[in-house]
Amino acid sequence: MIRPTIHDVARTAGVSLSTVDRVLNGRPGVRSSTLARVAEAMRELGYERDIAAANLSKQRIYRFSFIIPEGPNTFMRGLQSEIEGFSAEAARNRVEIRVETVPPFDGAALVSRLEALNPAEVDGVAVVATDDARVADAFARAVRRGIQVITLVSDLPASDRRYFVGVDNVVAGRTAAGLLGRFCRDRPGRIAVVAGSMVVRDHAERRLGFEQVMRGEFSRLEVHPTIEGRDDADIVARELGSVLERHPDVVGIYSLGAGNRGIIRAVSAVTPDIRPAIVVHELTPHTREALLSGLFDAAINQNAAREVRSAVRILRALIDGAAIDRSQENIGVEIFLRDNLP
Amino acid sequence: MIRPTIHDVARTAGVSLSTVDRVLNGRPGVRSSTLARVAEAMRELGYERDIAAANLSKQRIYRFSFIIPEGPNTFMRGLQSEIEGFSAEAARNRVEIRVETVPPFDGAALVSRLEALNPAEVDGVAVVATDDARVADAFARAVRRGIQVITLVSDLPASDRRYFVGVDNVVAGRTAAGLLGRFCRDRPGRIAVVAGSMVVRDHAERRLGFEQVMRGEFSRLEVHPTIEGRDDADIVARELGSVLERHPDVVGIYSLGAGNRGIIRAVSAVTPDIRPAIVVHELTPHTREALLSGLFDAAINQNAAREVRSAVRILRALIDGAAIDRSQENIGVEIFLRDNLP
DNA sequence: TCAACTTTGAGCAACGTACGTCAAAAATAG
DNA sequence: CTATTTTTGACGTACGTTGCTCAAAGTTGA
Repeated sequence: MIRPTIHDVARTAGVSLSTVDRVLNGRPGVRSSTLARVAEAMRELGYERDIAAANLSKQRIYRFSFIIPEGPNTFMRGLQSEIEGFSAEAARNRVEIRVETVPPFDGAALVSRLEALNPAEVDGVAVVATDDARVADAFARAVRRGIQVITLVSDLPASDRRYFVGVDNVVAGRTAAGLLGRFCRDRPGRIAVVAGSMVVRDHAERRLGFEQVMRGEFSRLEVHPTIEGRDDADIVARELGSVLERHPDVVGIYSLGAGNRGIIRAVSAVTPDIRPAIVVHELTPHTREALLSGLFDAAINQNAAREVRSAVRILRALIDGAAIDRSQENIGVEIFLRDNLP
Repeated sequence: MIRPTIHDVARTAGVSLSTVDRVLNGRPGVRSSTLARVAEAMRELGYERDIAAANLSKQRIYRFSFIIPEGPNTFMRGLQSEIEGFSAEAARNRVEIRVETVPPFDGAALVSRLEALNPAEVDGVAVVATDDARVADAFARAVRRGIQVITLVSDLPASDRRYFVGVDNVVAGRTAAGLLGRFCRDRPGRIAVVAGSMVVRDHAERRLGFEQVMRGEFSRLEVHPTIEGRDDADIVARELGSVLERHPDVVGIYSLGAGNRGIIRAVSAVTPDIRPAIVVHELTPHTREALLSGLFDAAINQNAAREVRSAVRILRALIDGAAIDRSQENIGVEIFLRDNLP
């Protein structure tokens, strides 16, 4: 039951500690027959490196950097504060975390920030990716310099990033449709969709998933052409307001981007009894309040705190060459009603 | 930025390592003025014990036991396999996990199992509690013997248990009502509630929450008297079938216990078009399949894997006297549609 | 002031690993 | 069979902490 150590491995392999160490750390000067004997002993004993002891000995510090968009986006600011909050806890475990912000939707800015990463100062980086081929190139160069790169929240699948921590936005869109479709099952009518901008990959994916399910399962509901609110409350309020006015048969609203304050304003004008069902994204102070007041029906959320912890665990695992428990790291699409708010 | 060690503390306090160690581990033989100096130095430097190093040195192994009900309950068996799966990972971190099963709903059996816990063999225990004053007494005695006790899944608030890991079942019931109420908003009618047995605390709490919200928010829906299915698929199928036959106005079903296979059988008989909306508890292979086939609309779930990890983290923190990050440990009420199944 | 006592310091081994150096042993080439 | 190279072992130091011993200070009471 007690864990075997390198001493045990050395004894059963009939070699010295040094040799085991050479094998373990891939240092040269071991005959292949000896190597096989040591490997066999490890397998036999089920030896596993004690990472705590190894780190203590190596005085290893994991230095990670999070690169996220700057600007007023509530979700990103929440993410940032989660990262900053976690860094204190992380410091206790030899993990040093930096947060850097870059202009949003600006591939070039992200690229130059990535280029500036010095492998002597940073072991790994978690990036909220901008969908841009130059960014993928910069990932490749960072990886070549020996920096582990993972994407966070927003993925860039066609790149050398080693992992993606975040939700599947197609799934998120499908989930929103599953909810809204059921909320409006006996009230055929029109569904308004409010997005930020379709050039943002996340939003496009959410709409895709939403329309898949709406068309497939709830074809009695008609999806109105997407309103592009540019994540700006004023624009959202104006555009949505005008749609609501022109189409009294709007029975549901799906807000898949930011600018939820605009939704609140536009919908507050509607008589409560005939108010459409509303599903939005991200749990923020505003959406939380709207859920509590009954204005919104549900919020689709991704748990930023969990994403941050997961990103750090994964970066560590990548550096240690350890296995990743995908089921643990899976960030689910969360649904919140007023009743199960955390 | 780099963490201070006892060496640093000793130097700034102007004492030796031994003295710092004596202070740190509460050993006698330190003048109170010296103690104050050392404490001051620690505060000044922000010293925090390196738990990994301390454990390495102490050769400390955390020995935890999980006591859960035996029997066919799908959730409990899933919980057990999560615990067993996690114990391999835990072993790598000096945590040894045992699972013990006891007859369900049997306070006396649980008590005798608790009495058998030897503080020389077990540091902490996580118990799926049975609501029984004798169990609370047994908790108190275990605590007095120096064993940390927390409750898991099912709480016993009026006891000395140090923490509860699990969901708030009143919240779970409210959430189910929030969903079902919205699913049936435009289809006034009757809601059938299927429970296991009302003597189980969890079920009673869920029904309480469900009725709170139904009455408060969805008063146009009539909640039919609870069907007690004793978590038995046959009984559930028969009882629910008879209710559906006698009351064609059943527009929604809330299943708050086990026996979901009985629900499936009873509802499969109903014409798909007029099938009621169905919300159930716990994501199991059966409920998952029913969600995918469209028979069930939503499942309320508690994440067993997360509960197990949380329980272990909390037991460790209690033993180390470390702080508990309640926001991290909060196990939320999860909602799954077919669209966001993990 | 001296004995008795308390407090403090210095040192060591240990935990499991990492990573050096140096010398001895073994294998290989010529 | 030597000379050379490769492989191996022995050992030391380090990481931050624990927990022990022993001796040297310091403090107190009579």
